Amino acid sequence: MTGLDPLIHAPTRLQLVTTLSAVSEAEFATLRTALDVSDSVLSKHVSALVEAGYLHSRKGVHAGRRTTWVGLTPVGRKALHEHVAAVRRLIDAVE
Amino acid sequence: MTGLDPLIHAPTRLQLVTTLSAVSEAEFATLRTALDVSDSVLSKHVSALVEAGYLHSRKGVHAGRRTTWVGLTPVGRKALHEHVAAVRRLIDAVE
DNA sequence: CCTATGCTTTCCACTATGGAAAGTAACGAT
DNA sequence: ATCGTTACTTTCCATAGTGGAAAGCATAGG
Repeated sequence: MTGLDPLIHAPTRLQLVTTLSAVSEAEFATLRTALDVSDSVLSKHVSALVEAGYLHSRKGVHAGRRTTWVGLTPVGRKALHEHVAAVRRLIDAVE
Repeated sequence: MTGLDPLIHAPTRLQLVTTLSAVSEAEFATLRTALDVSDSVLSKHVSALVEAGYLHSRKGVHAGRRTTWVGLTPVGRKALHEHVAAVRRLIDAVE
């Protein structure tokens, strides 16, 4: 009814997807540091959003280290935009 | 770290306080309808926010009916503004 | 192969959120 | 005065979400 997306609304999720919205991809470790969460927590959020079709993840090697890159899918971007629009509808009324 | 206020961030809470931000007070029954929640749920959210000092509630009679009016306190308004600022910091980065 | 690393999964605990239903209190009627 | 109704409030319960620790797994590099 509010148009808020429950997959995105929780604080850590919102931070995750808004962080990703600025870039095409980010490294798992970078995100973990940026969000200040444990490996397991980030992994679970990423999995959930990958399963929802909002994120894609890609594994590869970078500078001799195994790395996972994560990024928004077009579906994820659309969902984020819609969520942001819904949030604005609520908070723009403030003041 | 994000500055989001956990007392305000949940969807129903956000709807409640943003609704109240536009007015000085609103009736309990009006809010219940606007938020589309049960009596018990609204009552519990209001209690929690009153206890936090974010809302005040006042009981009286209006048109022959007992009515509870609810409104933001100055503390609640401040918290809302800070929360909204934090939300904007996150979502304004989108696009 | 073996080890170390970079996630992933399992386990657990705790909190939040919601509705139904029982409880309470006070207005208005009689 | 008391009684019924109404307007919340509280209790009870079920479910889901969120988080970390620790064990698990897979692979690049040695």
